[in-house]
Order: sequence, then structure tokens, then C-alpha cells
Amino acid sequence: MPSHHPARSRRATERKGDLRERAILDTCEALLTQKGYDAMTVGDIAQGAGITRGALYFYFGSKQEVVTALVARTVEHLWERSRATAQTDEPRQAIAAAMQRTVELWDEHGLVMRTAIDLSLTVPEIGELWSHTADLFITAITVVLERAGVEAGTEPEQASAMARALCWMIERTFYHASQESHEELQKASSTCEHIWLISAGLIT
Amino acid sequence: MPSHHPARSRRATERKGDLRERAILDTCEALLTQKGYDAMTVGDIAQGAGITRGALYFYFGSKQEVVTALVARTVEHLWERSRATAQTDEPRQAIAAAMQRTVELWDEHGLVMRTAIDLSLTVPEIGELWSHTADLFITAITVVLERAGVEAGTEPEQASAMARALCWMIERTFYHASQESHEELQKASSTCEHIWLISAGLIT
DNA sequence: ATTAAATTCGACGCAGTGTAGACTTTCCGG
DNA sequence: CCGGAAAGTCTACACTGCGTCGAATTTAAT
Repeated sequence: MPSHHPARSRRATERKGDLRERAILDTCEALLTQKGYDAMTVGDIAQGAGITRGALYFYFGSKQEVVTALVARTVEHLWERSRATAQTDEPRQAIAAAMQRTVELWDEHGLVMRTAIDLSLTVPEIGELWSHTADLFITAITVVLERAGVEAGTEPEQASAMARALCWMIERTFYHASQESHEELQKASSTCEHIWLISAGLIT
Repeated sequence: MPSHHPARSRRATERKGDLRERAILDTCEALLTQKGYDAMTVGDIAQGAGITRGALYFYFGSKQEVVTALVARTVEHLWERSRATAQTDEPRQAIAAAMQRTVELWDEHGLVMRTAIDLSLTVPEIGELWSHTADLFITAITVVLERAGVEAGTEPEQASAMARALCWMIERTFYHASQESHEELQKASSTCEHIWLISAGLIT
């Protein structure tokens, strides 16, 4: 590993490189849609961004690093959006709002989110990023469950463990639905919301 | 594609090739544990099975084909086991039995099942196999839900859609837990069983 | 205008895949 | 028990894609 990788912390002023870097990530995202991770070559990305392979390696150390950066960019977005969502104390409203937001997130970033999930195993960096994101959701779900009267704690039938299972249910259900259509996503959302409400004891 | 691939339908009598074929799949499974799919090379598999790369390509057309065959073998096992499990009409018992069986399956075949899930996207053959397997589970869950009194139908809040979501919850929860330990798997099972029971309206 | 940093390029080496064709072993009917 | 076909095996090769190197060129600041 040479002294390359000045990919981080460039000037505050907008240099040509910042533009290129964004072009690379955008191209990567587009190619991911068209061909998928495996079929997408570093040459493809470089070409799409209007530079050569050699130049791309000035910005990123590897194909994995490119995708990791793309995931990081997207995940950043998720966190922002999540923070921005109005919080409410009323569990039913909180659940509805959370599901609504989740639909929007998957609508906009479904592809990158699916990619992140797929690569979590093989690219530790991405696994880290995604599991951290999941933790945020799990924590949020836990709070809602407890507020709705589910016993707090980490035992299998208490709020924390249930929140984890519900999170995975939502992740996987949306993962599949987002491959289909927006309509499927909406239906999936209804179903998940329903199970969440039941699990919280808010409907019988 | 040449006239290779006599991998299927060999003699009824046990030929040397059948033995080799099994050795290849066994080695593949072992290597999958040690290094994971990407790091595992065709050379590694061949070496482990005591043959050269060239010889391996006599049995399987590609690395993906090897793994697909391994998944197929494992999935076959799952189906057998599922058929063999005693059926009961009492929902509570049915759920408990199903979860118990699921724990056993993930204990024994967790690695291959995780691999199948990971490769579902990139290897259509495997995706097919796994989605068929999931359908079996979804159908089974649907039956239990309906028997427990959940309204039948495919709308978002009816049995079929709920069964799908519950199936994904179980898949993903076990996927993660099986990477940890048998204990985690047991806890995960309790949690999933609990949510399933609540969703079926069998406990409040 | 000069100098250092930023950026780009083309060429190279390496690893891994899949293919080709020759060679050996095993199977079986006469 | 022998001869040819089928089954199995090997070495060598072509191709693709990744990551690296060093030289050339552009850009920015002094």
C-alpha cells in the first residue's frame, strides 16, 4: 500500500477532484443499477466518469472502496433524514411515521441499500456501516415498544429482542418489495406496520 | 459451451466420479466456512478434493455451478426434513414444532443457507432454489395463521402477506444469530416464536 | 515564472477463470 | 482376456479484470 489515498480531507474549496469524486460515485450508482456489483468493472466506472482506470485509483484504492464510499454517502443521507423526522410520543403515530419514512427511504435509495446488505458480509467496512444503521432503527423501535407497554429488557420476549426481530423483518421485507415496485413497497409497509402494532399490543 | 457436463444422470452403480463429485461438494462446504465465497478459488476446491482444476471442470462448468449444486444438495435436505416433521392441527404446537425444526436446520446447515441467501441475487439458479424454499415456509406459516383465526387472503393485513413478512423475519433473524452461536439461535427462536404467536392472536 | 502539489495516463505484473487437446484409466461386450 | 468406447485426468494456454508504478501534464500558490 503506497502513499496514495488522499481521497479523504481535500481542500475546503471545491477542487476539480471533488467533482470527479462525485462523478465516480454517481457513475458507480448508475452502473450498480444496470449491471450489478460483480459485472461492474473498475474500467466501466472510470469510463463512465470520463477518466481512465489509472486516474480512478488516485481517488479510491479499490473497487470495494468506491462502493463503500457510495454506501457511506447514502447512509449519511438516511441518518440525516431520520434525525429530521418529527418525533412523537404517541406510539401509533410514531409507528405510522416511521413506516412512512422507511417507504420513502427505500423508494429513493433502495438500490444502494440492497447493495449494502449484499456486501455486508464480504466488505467489513460496509457491514460496519449497515449494522450501525440497523442499530439506530432497533433502538428507535425499542423505545416505541416500551412506550406502548412492552416489558423492557433484553430477554427473548422483551422489547429489545423483539425490536431486533421486527427490524430484520422490515429490512428483509422491504429488500424484496423494493425490487418489485412502489406498490409492493406500500403493501409491504402496511403488513409490517400491522405486525408491529400487534407486537406492541396496540391492536388485537 | 462444449459437450462437457455429464455431471447429471450417471450410472446407477457407484462410479468413481460420484465419489469425486461428493468430495468436491464437501470440500466446497468446508472452504466456504474457512474463507468465504469470494476468497475460495476453484484451485482450492480442486486441491481439497484431490484433483486438479482441469479435472474439476469435468464435473462442474464453473465455480458458481459447484456452489449451486451444494445449495441444491442442502435444500433437498431441508425439504426432506420438513416433510418428515409430524404435522399437527393445534396452532400452538405447530408453531413450537416449526421453530424447533428451524433451529435444527440452521444449526446443521447455517453456513450453506447463509451462502444461498447471499448469492441469491448474483446466481439466478440459487435465487430460484431459495425462493422456492421460502415459498414452502410461507405456505406453511399461512396455514397456521389461518387455522388460528387470522383472516385468509392476500391483502396486506391478511394471512398470506403476514406469513411472508414473518418468514422474512425468521430468515433474517436466524441468518444473523447463526453467525454467532447456538445460544443466540435459541434466543432468536424464542423471540420469533413469540412474535408469531402474537401475530396469530394466540397470546396477547 | 517557478516550484510543488494535484491529477492523469499508459503500461505492467499478477491472480483467477474457463477452454483445448492429449493422455490414462475403467468399463464391458465379444 | 482383449480391444474400443466412455469416463476421468492432466498440462498448457488465452482472456479478463484488478491493482501498481513511474513518467508526464495540469493547476495553484508564491
